[in-house]
Parts: sequence; C-alpha cells; structure tokens
Amino acid sequence: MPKADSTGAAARVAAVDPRLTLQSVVRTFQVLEAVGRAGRPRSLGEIASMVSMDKSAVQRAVATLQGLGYLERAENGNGFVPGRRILDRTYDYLRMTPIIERATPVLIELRKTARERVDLSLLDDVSIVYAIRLQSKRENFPATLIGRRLPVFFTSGGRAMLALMDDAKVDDILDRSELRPITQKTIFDLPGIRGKIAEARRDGYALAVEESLIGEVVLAAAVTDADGAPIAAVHIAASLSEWTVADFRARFGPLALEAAKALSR
Amino acid sequence: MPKADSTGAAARVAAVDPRLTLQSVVRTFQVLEAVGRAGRPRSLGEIASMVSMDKSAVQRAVATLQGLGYLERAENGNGFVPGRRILDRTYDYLRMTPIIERATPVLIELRKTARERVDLSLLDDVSIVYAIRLQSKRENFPATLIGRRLPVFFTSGGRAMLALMDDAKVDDILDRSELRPITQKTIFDLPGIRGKIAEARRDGYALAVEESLIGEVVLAAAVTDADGAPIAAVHIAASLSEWTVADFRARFGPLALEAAKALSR
DNA sequence: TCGATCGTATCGAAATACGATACGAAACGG
DNA sequence: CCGTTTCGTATCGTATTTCGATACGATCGA
Repeated sequence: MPKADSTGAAARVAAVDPRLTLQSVVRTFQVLEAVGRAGRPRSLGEIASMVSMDKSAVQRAVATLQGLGYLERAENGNGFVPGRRILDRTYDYLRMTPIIERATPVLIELRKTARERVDLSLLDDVSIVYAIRLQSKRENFPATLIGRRLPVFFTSGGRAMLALMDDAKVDDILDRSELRPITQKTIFDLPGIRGKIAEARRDGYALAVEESLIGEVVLAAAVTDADGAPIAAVHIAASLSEWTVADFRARFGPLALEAAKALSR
Repeated sequence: MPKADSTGAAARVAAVDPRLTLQSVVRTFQVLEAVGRAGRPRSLGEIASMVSMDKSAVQRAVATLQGLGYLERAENGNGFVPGRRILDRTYDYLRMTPIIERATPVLIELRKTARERVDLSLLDDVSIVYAIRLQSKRENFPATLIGRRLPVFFTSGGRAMLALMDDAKVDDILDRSELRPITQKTIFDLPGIRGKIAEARRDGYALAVEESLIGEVVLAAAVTDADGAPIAAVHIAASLSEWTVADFRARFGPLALEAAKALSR
C-alpha cells in the first residue's frame, strides 16, 4: 500500500467497491477537488491536465457542477472557482454531527475564560480536520479556517488522540503518515513523535510549540466516544510573545482537560 | 416558471445544458443533499423514496460518496450521514473567496467593538447564505452555523442588498421568492417588504426585528462589488432583552455601515 | 496580425450505469 | 418464540449514457 500523504489525498482515490462505484461521479469530484486545491480560478484545460482527464470529460463535469452551484465562474469571467452551494453541505454536516453540537456551547464558554483561540478538531485517519474555530485575533487567514486539514503527528490535537490509542494503532497511523515538517520546529522523527505522545499520556493533554506556525504554542486534550476511542480534540492556541511555555501549560492545560472531559462519554 | 422555494432548492434541479449534464452526477448530488436535509441518519430505502430513485441507483451513489468520504455510516452503524470530507470543500470555498478573506479581519474588529454577534452573508439569488459567523453567546445551534440559508425578503442582510438594486430586479427576486413567514413577526406581505426596503434605502442599512428569531433584533449593511452591485452584507445581531430598537439602531447602524463601506469597492 | 487558449457545441461508438432480483442478518411485533 | 419487515450487500444482462475526437467563434498577448 502506498503511503497516504498527510492531507489524506490518497484516501480520496482509494475507492471502495469497484463494482458499485460510479466512475463519472468519482471523476467529477476529482474535478471539484482540483479546482479547490488550486487557490485561484482554473480553466478547463488546466483542470484537464491536473486530473488527467479529457477536456470533454472536464467540460461535462464542470457544466454539471456549475448547474448545481458547486462551481461558479470566476469574477472576471475566466476560469472556475468553488461555488456557494458548497456551504449548504457544510451546514448539513455541522448540523448533523453530534459532537459539534455538543461542543459548541462548551467551546464558547472556554473561549470566554481563556481569551485565546479555541478550536475543535475531528480525527480522520492520519489527519485532523478543524470543525469549530473561535478566533480572537487577526491571524494568518487560511490557517484559521474551518476544514483545515493537518497531519496528526505534529498537531497537539492529533497527538492527544494518538496518546489514547494502543501502540499498534499508533504505529499503523504513523506508518501511513508522510512525516514531513512544515516549520523549522516541526518534530517529525519517529523517536521525537513517540516522545511527545508519551508526554501527552503523562499530562493528559498534548503540546506543540511552533510546530505548525512559528510563534504559536498550542495544547489540546482528546474527546472520546462511549468506547473510550478518541474522536476529537479541544485546542487552545496562543502566541509565544505573550506566554512562556510553562505559564501557558499551567494556565490552559487544566482548562482544555476539563472541556474535553465534559464532551467525552 | 414555477416559484423557487425560499431556500433555493428549485435552482438545484434546474440544470444548465442538458446536453452537457452528467445525469448520474446530478442524481448522486440529490442523494447527498437528501441525506443532509434529513437531520438524522437515513437508510438506503428512505433515501430512495426521498429522491424518487431506484434502490440500486441509491446504493451505487451512496457507495461512491462513502468511498470518497462525503458520506459516512452513522454511529450505531445503521444509516448514513454527511461525511468529514465535506469540510475539505468548505475550506476550499472559504479560502478562495476574496470577500471572505477581506471581511474576516474587519469582522473580528467589529465584533470586538460591538460585543454582539457579527455575521457576513453572501447573496445567492433569492436567498442569503452565512459565510462568517462570530458568535459570543450560547444560542440556538442550527441558526448560528455557517451555510445557513434564509430568504432575502425577511432578513436584514437581504433587504440591505435589495435596497441597492433597481426596482425591476427587486420585483424579479420577490416574484420568485416564496413569501412564507417563519416567526409571528416576519413581514411577508409585498407592501410591508417594499416598505422595509424603502426604509433601508433611506437609512443605508436594513433592520429586522424578531423576523427570523423571536427576541432577536438584527441590522445589516450591504457590501458592493466594483460595479456597485450588492454581493454580501455585514450583520449585527443582539437580544431585545438587552436593547431597545432605537438604542440598537443608534449604536450599531453606523458601525455596520462603516464596516460594509470598508469592504466595498 | 498571427497564434494560442478561452469556453462552447456536436455526434457516432461503446463503455458504463441502470434496475430487477436475490440473500443473510438484524430488528421488530405478535 | 417465530414470522415479517427492513437493513445493507451482491449479481448481471440490457440499453441508456457517457466518452472523446473534432470543430468553432471570441478573446488575449506577442
């Protein structure tokens, strides 16, 4: 099995039952994802080369998605961008996911107490996905959006969840993760990661110092389901210009633990 | 032409070019939307009856969506719910939409000043869709989510945007809207709506008192594009238990106007 | 002015999706 | 306790639907 990349892109192409898979649907989602990945409007030709499809096939996929509202023409009229109808699915997902409904009031209270950025992330195989974000400062825009996906191994939330798994499961996840750093401080060697997991097992929460963003310190505690398996994490993030790591831990570790415990079953 | 319902569902089925439309893709999205609309996990049979499709066709659509991560099995194992991969598309949309990036820091500042709930909504034909939501209190959960869609005619943001359109365009939108109230205070008669639009043209911002939620007062100012056409609105929402309408207008009208002006081109 | 690329449009061939059918398991009700 | 329903899963021949080559006018840049 090839390694999944840390954003889970490989899981995307790994279809389930080939007998029951609608190929034109898979291709159409590849088009939608390619446009979203681009970062700027993409033309039919560009999309075709991104997803290795015939231009005609892309034309049909784009026309269909555009008709449904999941793609739109770019402002200037050239190229295509994700469409507003996507937010309707976002609404459905947020509304129907119990942990998000339960966590919302808890995180609002937590943010009032902590007065720092507070997030809820969801475990999704080798990555975490942010589902609730309560920011308080102007920050790096893409980094603070709902839906941001990061590898479990260098995020505090991911490590808090790894800490609750048995070693075989941890090995499996780390084995399928692409251990690539994104800052100079990212810990991405296996012994280092295992050390951070051991630390999280000791403290009950996990810590990451400048591992995803320079100048930022984050800690997180895991939320479990009825079987004790981790499903989400409560994050608290602050700036190193305002906190020492020791002070940050002492102040927010207990708060994150308490919130995560209240959300667990 | 049949009336679009106020949530824009009719626009969903109105395909573009039938020659270029992938029917299996349209059907699959109908399945995805049916599951999202449900509010609780749905079985294959239920979905089939919701979208008038053969059970086999639903089976294939669900298997495909599940393989891609846009649908998941419900917790107990019975039925299907929207999947985490939806949030990846959310991320793409939020990141690639310029007005959202521009508005984020402005709304954060506005919220600090106003200390009340602040939202950004996007115009989408006969409805508005919330794209940024900065809440401060525990509130009615579904009503405060990203992606919530409401008719333009009874929302303050919708009326603020209607106020910037010429009368023909206003008539067109109202004509295609389903004028149905959702609270006892919702103004849904044409003369009443036109009166509120005239009021918005006079004040520069629009007001809605308990029209979407009892006990809540909201005002909003429109954001325009380079041509002066409305594309979004800045909302400020508060509780009638803390504010009189007059005080609320005096305090927040200028703030919303200023923020919207800063975001317009 | 020329060449490349944009989005759009057409059409015959065959690959792909359709939908009827069937199965074991689990949940339900008498 | 057993009959009944509904769950998700699986199979397969048919023909509907998608494929992909091709072409067109418009627009943009060199």
